[in-house]
Amino acid sequence: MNLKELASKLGLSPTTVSRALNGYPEVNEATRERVMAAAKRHNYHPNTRAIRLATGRAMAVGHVIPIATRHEIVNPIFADFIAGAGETYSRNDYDMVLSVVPDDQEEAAYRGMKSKGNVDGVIVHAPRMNDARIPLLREIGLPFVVHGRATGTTEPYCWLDVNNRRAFQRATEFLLDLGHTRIALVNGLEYMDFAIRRRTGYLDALAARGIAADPSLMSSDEMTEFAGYRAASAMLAAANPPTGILAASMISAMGARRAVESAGLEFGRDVSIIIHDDDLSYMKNGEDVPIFTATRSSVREAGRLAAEMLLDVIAHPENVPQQRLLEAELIIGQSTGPAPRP
Amino acid sequence: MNLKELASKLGLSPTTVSRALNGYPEVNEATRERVMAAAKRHNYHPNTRAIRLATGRAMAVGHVIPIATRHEIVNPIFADFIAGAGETYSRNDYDMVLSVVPDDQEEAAYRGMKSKGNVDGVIVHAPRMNDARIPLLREIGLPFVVHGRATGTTEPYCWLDVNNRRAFQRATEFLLDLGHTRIALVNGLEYMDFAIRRRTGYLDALAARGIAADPSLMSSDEMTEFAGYRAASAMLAAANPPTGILAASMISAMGARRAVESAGLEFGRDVSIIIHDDDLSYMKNGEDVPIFTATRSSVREAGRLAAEMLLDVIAHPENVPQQRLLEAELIIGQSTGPAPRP
DNA sequence: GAATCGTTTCAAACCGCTTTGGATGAGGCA
DNA sequence: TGCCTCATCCAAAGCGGTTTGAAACGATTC
Repeated sequence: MNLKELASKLGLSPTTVSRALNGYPEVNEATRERVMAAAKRHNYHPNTRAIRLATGRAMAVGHVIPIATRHEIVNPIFADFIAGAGETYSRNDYDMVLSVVPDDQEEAAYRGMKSKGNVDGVIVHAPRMNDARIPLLREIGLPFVVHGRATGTTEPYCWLDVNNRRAFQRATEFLLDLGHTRIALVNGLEYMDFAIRRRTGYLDALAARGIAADPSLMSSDEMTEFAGYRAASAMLAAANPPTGILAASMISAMGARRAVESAGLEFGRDVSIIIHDDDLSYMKNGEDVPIFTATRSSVREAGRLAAEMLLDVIAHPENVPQQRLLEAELIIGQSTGPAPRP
Repeated sequence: MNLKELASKLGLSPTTVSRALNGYPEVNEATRERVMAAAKRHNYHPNTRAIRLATGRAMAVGHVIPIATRHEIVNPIFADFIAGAGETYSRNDYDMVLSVVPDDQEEAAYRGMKSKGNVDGVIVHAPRMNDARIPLLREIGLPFVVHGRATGTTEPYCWLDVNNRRAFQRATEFLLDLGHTRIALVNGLEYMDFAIRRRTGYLDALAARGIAADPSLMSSDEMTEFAGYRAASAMLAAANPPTGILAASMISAMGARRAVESAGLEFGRDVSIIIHDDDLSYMKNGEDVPIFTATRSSVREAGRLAAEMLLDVIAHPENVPQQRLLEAELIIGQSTGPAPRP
C-alpha cells in the first residue's frame, strides 16, 4: 500500500493525502480524519526511502565504531551509551546506524557518510587529545556531537561530558578526609581524554593537601577486571602500599577488589576503594552487589542527552555549539572507611 | 556532485555514467575508465537515498533491541555479536540499524520496519521457547536469521547457533572424568533457549553416568558477576557442597571464583570451574587472566556468520532456510583439577 | 549496395514521496 | 452583480539515482 493507492482509494490526490497525514493546515478537518482513518485501516506507512529522497534528509544518525588495532571500544560502557542514545532516536523516528570499521579507515568512513548522505549527523566516541575527528567533521560539514571533550582543541564544538576532573578530585578528597594518604589511581588509558582529566583531578586534590604524588601509585590501562587486578596487586605488594584506591570503573574495581582480597586484606577496611560508576544497566552498583562508594553518572543518560543534542544540532545547524557538563554524584557505600592506623 | 553533474562534465548521459560505475558490460572500456577517473577525481559517491529508492532495496539490516521491563539484552555478549555482524555489513556496503524499543513494542517495531522499508532483513536475538517473533516475521515477510534457536518452533527457519547442549555435556563429562560427582550448574535465565539446552546437556551427562541431578546444585539467573557470586556462595555454604561448577559465562565465573575464594577455598584445586567462553574481545580468557577451562565459541564470529547468512537470505529469499550449528571447542585451562579426596 | 548485426550511447520512465504553483468554488462585501 | 478572499484540493515538478527501450553507427554478411 503506497500513497498513490491510498489516495485513489479515497478519491483524493496524493498531495492532499500527504498533507493530511503530515498535519499541514490547508486540508479540511473532515478530510483529514477520513484520511487518518483509512491510513490506519490499511496499515499505511509511508516508504522511508521515498521520504528520505524527497526531503533530502536521512532521518538517521551514525555512530562509527573503530575496531581492531588498538583499544577496543566495544565494551559494556559503550553498549550502555548506545542503548541510551537509541532510546532518543526511537522516540524521534530517527534510525541509529552503527558503522564498524577498521580504525585506519575511520576518516574514510566519515567522508563516505557525508557524501553518500545516509546519515544527518554523527556522535563522536572516546575523544583523545587533539582529536583529529573534530576538525575533520567540521571540514566536511557533517553535524556532530562529541561524547567527552578533546583537550587541546581550541575551536568551539558541540560536546557533552561528565566533569571527570571534579569527580576524581572529590573522590580523592573523600579519601583524604578519611585519613588516607597513600592513595592509588587505577586509571583508564591516558591517551583518552577522560582519563587525563581524572588524573588531573586526583593530582589537584593531592596537591591541595600538600601531598606529593607517587608515580608508583598511578597506573593507566584498559578498564578490564584483569588490568584492575594486576595494577592493584602490584601496588599492594610493594613497600608502603596504598590504603585507598580510586578505580576508573566498576569493572576495574572488581579486579582491584580481588587483588585486595587475595592479598589477605579486607576490602573496605584495610583498603578503601572508590570507583567511578557509569551506572551500567546490566551491572548496577548497590542493586545486588554491596554498594561501592562511587562518583556516579549514568552513561546511558549521557547517551540519551547526547542524542537529543545531536538532533537539535541537525535541526538548527546555525546555532552556536552547545556544550554541557554533567556533574557526577558522590555515593557513599561500603567500600570505604577510615584509614587504618599503622 | 551528483550523477547528472558528473555526466554533463563528461559530456555523457547519466545512463552511461551510471552503467560505467556499476560495471555493466554495455559500455566501452575506454569510456568506463574515463568515468571512473572522473568519479574519483571529483570524489563522487552516489547518493544512498536515491539508490535505495530506485532499486527498492534498503541496503540495511535491522537489529531490534528490546529494553526495560525484563532481562537486559544490552550486555557485553550482545555488544560483541553486534561488532562481528557490523564487520560483515561494512564489507558488503550494508548499513546496520539498531532499534532500541520498549519490549512491549517489539512487534510494532518489526511491522514498522517492514512497511516503512528501511531495512531488508533482521537478526533475531536471544530467542526464547516458542518465540513469537519467528511466526511474526514469517507472516509479515521480512527476511530474518535467528541467533540461536527456539525450542518448540516446528516450521523451519533460518538460524545459526552454538551447540550449547553438546558443549555443556562435554564440560560436565570433563569434570566427571576428573572424579567430580557434586557438580553445580550456574546457568543463565532458563526462559532463554540457550540456557535450556545447556541444562539439557548437563543433565544428559549426569544421567549417562547414573548420577541423580540435585536441584540444589542448579541455579538460573542473569549472567552477571553478582548473580554468579550469589549462586555459588549459596551452594558452597550448604551441606555437601559442589567440587565442580559449570558457569554460563566468563562474567558469571568471575563471581563464582570470588565465592570460592571468599569461602576460603582454593579455586582450581578445592573447587573446579569450567565456563562457557564467548571469547569476548574486551575480556579474553587466557590473554591476561590465568586461563579458565572452557567451552569456547566466539560470539563475535557468530555475529559475522549470522550476518553473512542474512545477506544471503536477502539475496536469495527463495532458498530453503539455512541452519548452521557451530561446535564449541574445549579449552583446558587452570581452573580445573581432580576432585579433592574427601 | 542493401540488409543485418553488435556495440555504444541516450532519452525517458520510474521508484514513492514532498512541495510548488495553480485551480476551483463558496462566501463576504460593496 | 461583480470582485476579492479564503478554504480546499490538485497537477506536475522535483529528489538522484536505475532501468527500459530505442537510436546511431560502423562493421559484417550476402
